[in-house]
Amino acid sequence: MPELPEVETMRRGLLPLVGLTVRQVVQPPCQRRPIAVEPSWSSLRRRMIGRSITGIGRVGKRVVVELSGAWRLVVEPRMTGLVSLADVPTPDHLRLIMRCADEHRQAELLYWDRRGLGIVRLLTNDEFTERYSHDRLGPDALSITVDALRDRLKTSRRAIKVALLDQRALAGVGNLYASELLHVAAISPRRRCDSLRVAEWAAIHAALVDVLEEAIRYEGSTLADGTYRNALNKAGGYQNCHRVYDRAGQPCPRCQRPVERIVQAQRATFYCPGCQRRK
DNA sequence: ATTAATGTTCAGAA
DNA sequence: TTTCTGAACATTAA
Repeated sequence: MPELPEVETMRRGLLPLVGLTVRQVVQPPCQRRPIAVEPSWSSLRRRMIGRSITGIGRVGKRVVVELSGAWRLVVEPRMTGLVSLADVPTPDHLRLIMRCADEHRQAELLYWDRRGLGIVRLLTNDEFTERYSHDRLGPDALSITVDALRDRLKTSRRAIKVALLDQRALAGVGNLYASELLHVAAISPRRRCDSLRVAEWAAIHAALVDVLEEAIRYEGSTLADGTYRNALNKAGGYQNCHRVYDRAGQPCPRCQRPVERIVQAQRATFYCPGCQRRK
């Protein structure tokens, strides 16, 4: 599930690791198929052990552990992955443990992933810059300007909801927050990007920032399957604020008309046909 | 038994 | 060139 607000919450939860040194990288005893680790488990151990953690970053929906010596460990949780310092939802599906310590304290980064679709990659700073350059991954959704957003999408013939999910246009928005922010902006998810006016782009941009920042304050959304947790294994709170996501048939909080579920690009979209008008 | 689920990435076709 | 579809990855709950 993790989209930008959930991954940003994970990032903040890992900040206590900064300053510690990597002591051990362990593949837990786990009957499942191991997750993808690039370039390899042995390479991770060889390159990381003994290095100190200099910072914790985020790029779109990925957590970045910055290491001394110009290395970065990128954790990409995809559908059901999460990182934690404290505990994980279930003992099985624990996929990686990184033990860290200094002379005063210790902590361990746990990577847990129910479906196991996530990827962990160790990259040099140069490889990182190349892989996440702006033509492969757009500007971060929290920092993109309204002009850059409009410039990147205004000639596209795609529906706005579909375009917002394109990580090469902007990084961080996923299926849940795309529906939510378009409801706040009062724009139909079916509108073609090339039909949107300047004022509408401004509304989308404002809603983008507002919704993501509000969701971060609530530490993200934990859906019915309970998979997502923050770094202390606590559920997020933003699911109680959802206006349309997974609320088909329930009244729109703005105009009381029932929320509708449609399918765009093979994924569910939720919107209010009453206050998100015009195709 | 079938279906859908928050994501990414590729191949192939329109 | 752009856009769309389907598939694959693996698990689980409805």
